[in-house]
Amino acid sequence: MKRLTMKQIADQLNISRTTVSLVLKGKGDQYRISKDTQQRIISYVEQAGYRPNYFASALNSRTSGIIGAVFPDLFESFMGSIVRGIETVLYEHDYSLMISTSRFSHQREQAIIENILYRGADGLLLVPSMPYHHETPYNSEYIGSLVKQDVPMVLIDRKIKGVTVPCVVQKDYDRSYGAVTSCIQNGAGRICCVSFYLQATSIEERLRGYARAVRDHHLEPSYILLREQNPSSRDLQTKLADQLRSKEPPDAFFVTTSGIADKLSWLLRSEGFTIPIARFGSTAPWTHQELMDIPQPHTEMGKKAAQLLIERIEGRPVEEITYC
Amino acid sequence: MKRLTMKQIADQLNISRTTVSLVLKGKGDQYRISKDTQQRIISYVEQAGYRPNYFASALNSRTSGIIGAVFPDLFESFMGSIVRGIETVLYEHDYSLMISTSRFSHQREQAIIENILYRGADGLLLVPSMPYHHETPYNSEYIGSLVKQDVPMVLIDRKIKGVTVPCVVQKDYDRSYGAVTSCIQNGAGRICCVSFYLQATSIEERLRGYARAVRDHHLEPSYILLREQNPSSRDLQTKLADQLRSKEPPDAFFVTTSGIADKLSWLLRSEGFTIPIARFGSTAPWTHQELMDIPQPHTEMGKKAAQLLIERIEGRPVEEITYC
DNA sequence: TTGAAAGCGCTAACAG
DNA sequence: CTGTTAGCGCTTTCAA
Repeated sequence: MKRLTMKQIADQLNISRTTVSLVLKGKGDQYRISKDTQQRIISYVEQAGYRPNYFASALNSRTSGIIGAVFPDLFESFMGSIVRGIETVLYEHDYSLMISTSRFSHQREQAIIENILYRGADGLLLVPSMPYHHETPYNSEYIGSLVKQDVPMVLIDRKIKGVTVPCVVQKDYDRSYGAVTSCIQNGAGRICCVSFYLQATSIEERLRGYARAVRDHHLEPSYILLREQNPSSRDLQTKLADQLRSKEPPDAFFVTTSGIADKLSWLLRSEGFTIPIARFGSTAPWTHQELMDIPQPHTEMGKKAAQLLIERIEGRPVEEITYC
Repeated sequence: MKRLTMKQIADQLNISRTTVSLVLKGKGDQYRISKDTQQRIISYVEQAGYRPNYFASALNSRTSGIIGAVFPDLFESFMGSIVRGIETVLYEHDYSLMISTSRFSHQREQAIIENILYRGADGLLLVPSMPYHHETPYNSEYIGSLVKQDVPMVLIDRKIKGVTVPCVVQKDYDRSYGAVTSCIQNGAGRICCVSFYLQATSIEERLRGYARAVRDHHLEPSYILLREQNPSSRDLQTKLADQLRSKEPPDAFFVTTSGIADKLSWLLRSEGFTIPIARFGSTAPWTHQELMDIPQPHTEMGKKAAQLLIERIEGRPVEEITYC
């Protein structure tokens, strides 16, 4: 895959490299280069499929036009929605996106960020990979060092405690509070909260919203907290059975993530229960009517994060927390 | 985000840049540089968080260590599975991945590939964005020109007619034939095939497998062919109603993509029908038992494609078609 | 062991 | 209009 260089073009056309460079940079008219020469260059370049050497330009300009993005994984389709938003904005601003996944590993997350920065990314978008509550907490030291190095960065969906970084999150607390309250107003008196017990601020805020709404209405909170990534595990099943068998079984569920809600809905149905579920996520066409959805503006979040990052790269000040 | 250069390190440590370069390249021992000096360099670099300038290296070596990948979209989770496979292999070989989405636009696909190549990618992985049958066919000219320019490239999931490019696909024909045959052996006599009518070879092969299996058993084929991306559209619903109301309603369905199958399953259930469905895709935990799944080795495909691409980049010959 | 020097492909003055 | 020159940060001989 040998590539054509500017020198070769110049030699081929018997003109100077400067001329070629000028024309290709669109400064031909400015330097009063003959229309004819310009045209010769343009057409030669097109016909030969010349691509300027990006590394040489980047070496000169010290910017890459690349934004790195790190996700825990891309299997969950909401990550895809975030990517859509990010790409939409970056594309408009002539940035390219370099995506990697940390596969839920904190160590890999670091390695990947290092790689992205080594690759000269102008900025970084990060959905941090958070541990469960029974695991060691997220270590903010590395991210802190990046902040100190002045690496432009925006977090998505989750804050990292202990460091000051711009962050785009959902209105988790408010939406949870609202959803639970509306369950109560619809007559629910025993709302069970089902959630991954993950150290992500988004989850924590949802739990907080639930707890507060329940408390404000003088009800007892009850929880099913899961420690596993895979929602097909037995964990939910056994804990659910306990709840349903208890003296005061729930008459509504509040679920913090849509995957669990799908599984829960299926379990309830196959046990013959019809109990409404309020959950974060949106209904796939085939799910059941007892689901009440709390919409999640993932694409918006992606867009917003990309916008903020660009602002930050271009030196404008950026607020620390943006709610979507 | 000013970055430390090798020169600065050398000056700081009062030694030559060559020495620093040599040590950092791991050639310290080879050039018999004192352990002491080596250690000084290493620790300085670590403490200062030095990252070598990637563009300068790439400019020298004329390779980037970057592989580009283009997907129609990342919202479908099977794309995420492919990414997993790709990343697993690339990570082992110290390549980085640059992902973009074409958003189902042929034009954008080209623009994105150009950008990736401009960015110096060493190779390209592509899931081409295919049009529907009522649209203009995929234009293979651009891809053909890349092949002529000797750009290392591997296609995933779909072949492009008219160009010779290595391609990793599923055993679509065989699996379809097998699934339909097994429906017939289970007593089905009227199997309706439901599919996007997309100009993708994967889909076409599945349709071919269906047609052949039905024909081989002297049954009549029947189809519901959809022209839309979004499976929540009315199209399926009305066409399904026609089928169910016909004098010989289907007693089994064969569906080429899992999204449609989910929707179909839901429609059938809400109309009170219990008709088995064979489909490409895998069962989410909450779906119904009447689904018979044809497993799709997406992660395997991603791995295989990445392996082939690396072979190709390193100059080894690669077969045109690989089945997973 | 280390320094000097050339060069990767392109850009940006500057002097014709 | 066009050629010359001096880098961008790093790698790689070739000498010392």
